[in-house]
Amino acid sequence: MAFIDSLLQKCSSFSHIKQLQAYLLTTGHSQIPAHRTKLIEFCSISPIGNLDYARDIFLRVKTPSTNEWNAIIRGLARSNEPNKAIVCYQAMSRHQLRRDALTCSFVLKACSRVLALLEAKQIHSQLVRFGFRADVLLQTTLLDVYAKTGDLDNAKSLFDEMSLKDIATWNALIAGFAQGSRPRDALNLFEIMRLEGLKPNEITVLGALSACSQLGAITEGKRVHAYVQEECLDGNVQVCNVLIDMYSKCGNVEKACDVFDSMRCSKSLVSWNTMIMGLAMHGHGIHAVELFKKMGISGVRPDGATYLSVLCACNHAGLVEDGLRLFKSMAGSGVAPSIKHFGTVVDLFGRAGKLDEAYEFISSMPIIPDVVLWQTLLGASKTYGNVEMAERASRALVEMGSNTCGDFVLLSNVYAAQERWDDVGRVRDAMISRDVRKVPGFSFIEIDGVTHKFVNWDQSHSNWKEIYRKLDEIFSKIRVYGYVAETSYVLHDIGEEDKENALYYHSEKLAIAYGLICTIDGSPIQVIKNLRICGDCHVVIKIISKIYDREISVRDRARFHRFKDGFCSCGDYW
DNA sequence: CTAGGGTTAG
Repeated sequence: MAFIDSLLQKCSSFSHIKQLQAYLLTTGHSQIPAHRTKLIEFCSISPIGNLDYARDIFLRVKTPSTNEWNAIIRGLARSNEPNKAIVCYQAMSRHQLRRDALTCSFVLKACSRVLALLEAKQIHSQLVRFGFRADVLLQTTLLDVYAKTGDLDNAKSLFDEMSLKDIATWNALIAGFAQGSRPRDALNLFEIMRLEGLKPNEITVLGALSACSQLGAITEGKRVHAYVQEECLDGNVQVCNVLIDMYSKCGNVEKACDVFDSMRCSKSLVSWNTMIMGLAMHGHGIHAVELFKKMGISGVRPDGATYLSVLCACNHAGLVEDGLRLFKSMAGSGVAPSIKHFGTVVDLFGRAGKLDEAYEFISSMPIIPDVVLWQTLLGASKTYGNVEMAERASRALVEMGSNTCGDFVLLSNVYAAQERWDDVGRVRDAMISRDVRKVPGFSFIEIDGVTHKFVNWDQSHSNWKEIYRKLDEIFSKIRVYGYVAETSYVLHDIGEEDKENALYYHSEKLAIAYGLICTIDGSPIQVIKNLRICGDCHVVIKIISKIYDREISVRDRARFHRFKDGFCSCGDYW
């Protein structure tokens, strides 16, 4: 090993580096370019180094070498101002200095961190000119930039063009698909990878399992889990954590607990947080609070996400006292509450019908309330039919310039429930004049490995007529059980019969009807919805679970609802 | 003079 390397290795603090520099200066060694480069690199990259100091040395060099530029760009790329790496790279280009594969690699890393797609494309064209196309590592970096900046099509075509790929290349694209809302593509690629005889590693399965979580694809999730066990990848904490998340989000929180309890590696903070969040999603509040206590006993310090998870669990289970107690305990454990934590408290009060307390709490907060907070209060006002509070929350939302469809719908529903049609009309006019954004609601169900997606009033499915007939059958049966459509959930001022029709064909009902048609009597049905479940659907699904004797689980935006024998696991409290 | 760079959960 070179002389300078052995000395740098012995440095364990920044002052050691300075001592070394002084030594080099007094002995004349600092004039050796290789030494200078090493020193800059070490200062720029090492955790005990100092990027500003590296830059000071660098700026004093008259004609820095490519390696020295690289060291600075690399340091900047991983600093909290990665855009400076791009600026530095541009300066280097102006100096007409030779850039090598590493220069490109580091600056591309910076591009991915600041989502600079345009700059990445420029560098892409440059590295084609430089002749770095055969470099697998560099191509993979480039692929990753495209994926992270959301240009998945470019990432995919780069992947297809690469004659040489290694496991990291596959991983980059699988992870890219998984994180870029294309989980189905991620899973397909994972399958192709196995068909081609490649061996997915722990990083690959992280992407694949995350894709399963998003899709609620339990069958495929179990298959990947089996692979993880075959290859002994479950000694990795991250893999275990993503397995816990996958089972939770696929509706099997018991299996998530099994994975959590039987981990042979030591649990990380994320393990605890994921498990608590999983319990929260399933409404297992007491269990979540117990786990939170256990976590403290085991010596893992909670962070902001831990509190968010356990507060969320209290919310979903209606544990108002526990939630408030936990929120108050945050200060003592040194975790500063963020706006999201304040939000859960508003939710806690709101769900319990304590609207005045919720309002008081918002008014006394040390930070400015955000849109989500007022939406929470508005939602609670809707649930409890409190017109005055709903108006207060809506006013705040309008002042903040909210143009989210849901806000208007909620207020409109509050009026509709009181049959105040003039006010409903006023809200509708406001919606039209403000060009509000509508987030389309959709639900999906997986049948024999094929995902079927439905929107409200969907007639695009090849079997739509059969599905609608099934729904008509359902409605005629459930009427016998005293079902009356909860028409207050409908926005428009229309006749009662039309109102019922508007509810009949909600996406979650269509998906469940399709599930009833396509699956064997008595087998469970699982549906995933992108928004919160509608109140009328909630009532209807409860009755379906009883008269068709099916266990139905619906994962909505926030949590699971498990319907069985006419009851829902959320206890109608959500 | 050499090597160094890529994929990673809540």
